[in-house]
Amino acid sequence: MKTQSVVEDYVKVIYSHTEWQPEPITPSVLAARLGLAASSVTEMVKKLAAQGLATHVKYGAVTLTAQGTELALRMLRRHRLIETWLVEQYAYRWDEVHDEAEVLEHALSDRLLDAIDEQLGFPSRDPHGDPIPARDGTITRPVGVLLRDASEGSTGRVVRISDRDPLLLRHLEAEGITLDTDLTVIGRAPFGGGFLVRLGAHAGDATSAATGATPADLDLGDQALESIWIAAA
Amino acid sequence: MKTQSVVEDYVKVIYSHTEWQPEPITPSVLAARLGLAASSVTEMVKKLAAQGLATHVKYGAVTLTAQGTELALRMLRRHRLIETWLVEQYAYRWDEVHDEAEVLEHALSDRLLDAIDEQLGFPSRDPHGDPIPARDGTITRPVGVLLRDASEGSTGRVVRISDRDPLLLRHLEAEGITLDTDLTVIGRAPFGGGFLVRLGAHAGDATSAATGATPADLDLGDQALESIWIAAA
DNA sequence: GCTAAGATTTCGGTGTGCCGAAAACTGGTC
DNA sequence: GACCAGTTTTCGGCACACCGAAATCTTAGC
Ligand SMILES: [Mn+2]
Ligand SMILES: [Mn+2]
Ligand SMILES: [Mn+2]
Ligand SMILES: [Mn+2]
Repeated sequence: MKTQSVVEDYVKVIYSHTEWQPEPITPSVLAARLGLAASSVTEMVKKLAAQGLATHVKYGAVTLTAQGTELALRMLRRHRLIETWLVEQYAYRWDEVHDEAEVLEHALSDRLLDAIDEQLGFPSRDPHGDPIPARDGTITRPVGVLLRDASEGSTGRVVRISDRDPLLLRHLEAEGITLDTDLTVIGRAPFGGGFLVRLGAHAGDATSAATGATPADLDLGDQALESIWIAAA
Repeated sequence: MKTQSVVEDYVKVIYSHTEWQPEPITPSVLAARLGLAASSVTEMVKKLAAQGLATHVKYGAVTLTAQGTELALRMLRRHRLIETWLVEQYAYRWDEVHDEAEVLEHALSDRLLDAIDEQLGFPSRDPHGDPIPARDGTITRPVGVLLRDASEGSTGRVVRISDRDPLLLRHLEAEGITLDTDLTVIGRAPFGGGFLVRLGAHAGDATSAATGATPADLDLGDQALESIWIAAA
């Protein structure tokens, strides 16, 4: 029986939930991510379990089986390759690729996908820094910490930005933050002030927000802090 | 209400039936082309009519309204642009593109389609010689006659080959017949013999099958005669 | 332990597109 | 004008994926 695109989406969301954080997904979160009613999700999860793609603790979390993980990685590979391809070949901006990829990932044949992979030179990450699983299902997560958790004064390079919100992506690009941007964490301004970062690597001359902040420093909002991952430059 | 891909397929088949031949399609033929039961088609045609895409003479033919024709041309543009793109960009052979296009035509966004159109230099025909409707719905049918109806001794250039049967396409390519191939109609060999053509333009030295056939002449089967269109070279 | 808020599941129901069988219709033949 | 073969339509039913409302379960707070 052919895997329908609905199943592909469920499995992809279930997998993605644990990609940057360890807690398995619950039915209500799954429903929210898919834009469906909780009752619909319960039913579908039952079918996933019946197909051997997921296991489900009743009244609890949903996890993927090895088979489900395999399918999820295939879909992630498709999604991310397509996003990369749209940017490289068709001048899409990084905030414009997600929706198109969301549709195309279910439609391209393996053959076409392989041809695209080759055309792109077998890329290892997508426009948002997410790793592209290899054809054999291998995936290498970039090391990095969430900007929110970065220590004050540290310097790092942006290795991943969540592509969930296109508006945030456009904003960050306008501010000069994209993949591989070096930045220095100034820290949180006192008395409930914003979280400041400085573009470029300034290891050594970085100072705390209390003393060394300059007007040129960027004040990032909470959403950005939860969306940007950095690694030692 | 978004047009579903099922509707798009119905409308495309209805239109295509009158593209090279004037009789409107009947429910049974429509069912055969779509691989569905006649009863399913009756129901769906009713819905097409309700949506203003088709008109249906009860117990009779199905025809498209202006609106239905517009949708059909949009879909044909998609299908044929995609076929062309697969051949030009991804080294598909002309007998391999149809199935992939059949899926992708429902999935690509208008934006991506336009980008592809531009990348290809706004092609006017697909790998099988079918005209690609312009964005405004304009379509220019190539002039040409079915090879079956070509007069003996005439010379012509292949302007269109039906892409319905991949095996025929491969066969013809192996025999040296593709788009723009010049050929001379020798004619039907006597006593129920095959239909002979000679590669290249040999206006003047063409002779009837009875007298001038040579071993090198190609003997085309009935299916080919019904699938190849030629025009004066 | 009890309770209640919140999450999850169950249940009845919907829309879409499909099917086979049976009924209704058509067009040609005599 | 009656008949018949083939076509088309009607009809009851199914699979899929979804929904809201009601019932059930979990768990955190007391
Ligand atoms: Mn994405
Ligand atoms: Mn991405
Ligand atoms: Mn085709
Ligand atoms: Mn074609």
